[in-house]
Amino acid sequence: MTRPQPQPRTGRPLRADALRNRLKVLEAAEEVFDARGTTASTEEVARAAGVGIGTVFRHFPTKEALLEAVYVSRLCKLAEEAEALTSAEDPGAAFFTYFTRVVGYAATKNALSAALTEAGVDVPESGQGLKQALATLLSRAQDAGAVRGDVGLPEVMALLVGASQAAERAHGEVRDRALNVVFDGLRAHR
Amino acid sequence: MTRPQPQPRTGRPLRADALRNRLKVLEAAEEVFDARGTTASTEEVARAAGVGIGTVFRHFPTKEALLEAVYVSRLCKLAEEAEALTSAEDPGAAFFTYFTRVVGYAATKNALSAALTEAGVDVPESGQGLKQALATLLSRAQDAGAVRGDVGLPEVMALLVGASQAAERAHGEVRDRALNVVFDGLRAHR
DNA sequence: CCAGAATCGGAGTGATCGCTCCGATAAGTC
DNA sequence: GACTTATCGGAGCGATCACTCCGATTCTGG
Repeated sequence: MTRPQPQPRTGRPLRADALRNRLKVLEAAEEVFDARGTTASTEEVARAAGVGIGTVFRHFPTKEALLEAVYVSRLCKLAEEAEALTSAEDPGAAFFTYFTRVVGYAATKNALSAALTEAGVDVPESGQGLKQALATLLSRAQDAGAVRGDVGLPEVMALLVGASQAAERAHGEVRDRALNVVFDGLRAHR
Repeated sequence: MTRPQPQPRTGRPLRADALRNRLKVLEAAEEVFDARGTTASTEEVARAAGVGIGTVFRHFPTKEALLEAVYVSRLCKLAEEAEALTSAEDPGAAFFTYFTRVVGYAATKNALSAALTEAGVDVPESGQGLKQALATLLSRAQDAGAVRGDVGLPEVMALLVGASQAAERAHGEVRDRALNVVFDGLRAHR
């Protein structure tokens, strides 16, 4: 669905260099916010992108807008990945694979869990895409008997957010074992 | 153990007004950081405490020191609560009650989950107190067969941190159902 | 190739933050 | 009550941040 829009919704198409710089800024913003956290300065993003500060602020009139653009991009990628798994032959494995993958991303990318937590509240457009794809993944896994039927999408989102945030601090085996506890809780039993 | 030290470790005892102000600052800091997050300014804390900024900085030479003091105070209270439950007649219920209670606190108090995440890494003195009490709670619940034996303290800490952070966004029924999923995963089965 | 317009770059602005410094003030001692 | 001394209060400092403004630069249609 809603691709990570390369150009804004304006009427006129962007000039060639403008579009090039816009993409450079977005890419640099992802890297910087992942590495240094969302408190990194806009100037740092501009330096990483190899452009002036003015350029950053013309494309994204506010730091919040820049952050939201990064979030939207991330959520779109996650939504695509979820959609790609909806046609897997084993729905249960698809669900747990996706969960594990998202948590793995969050462990190294700082801005991802922030994006996820916002997805439940804000960013309606592309947050919905993720939600819908995840809902499909969940209900297929439930129909296959791999996930208990009495959990809903909101709970799964909450668990995903919590696991992603915890993964920023818990590494290696600890993270895997904690995730397995959650998975055992999600599996159908009794 | 290690009580939330009302005075610092200096040789001289504090003057009466100094100790009074120190407590006012600590109390105000807890409230402000819970309500506005840890990015709230030191001046806001001073205003809430009804003292000047200089007073805040004499007692806590750095904002980080002030935050750490709040964390230590919180962790001590949590450790006490855990210790109080170690002698309960039903070790399983004690463990899950404690888990639920901590997550409930975190849902309303912003600084708590931050304190928890730091407890695993930093703040060695009072973080150990919590860890030890939680370890007792866990092993007693495991001996009673209420919690599976193949989870360790680090995993439980990670789950506690993740659930607490998620609880800041997930409210009411969603939080309860997500927590129950984790609990089912923690219970012994098979 | 050229003119006009869109875009760029970064010095500068105002606000805020953590923190310092020192005259005013209040506590403790006799 | 007076003297000493620890403590208080808040104006001020330097650094940083998000954001603006405008001359220089680059693109694009003709």
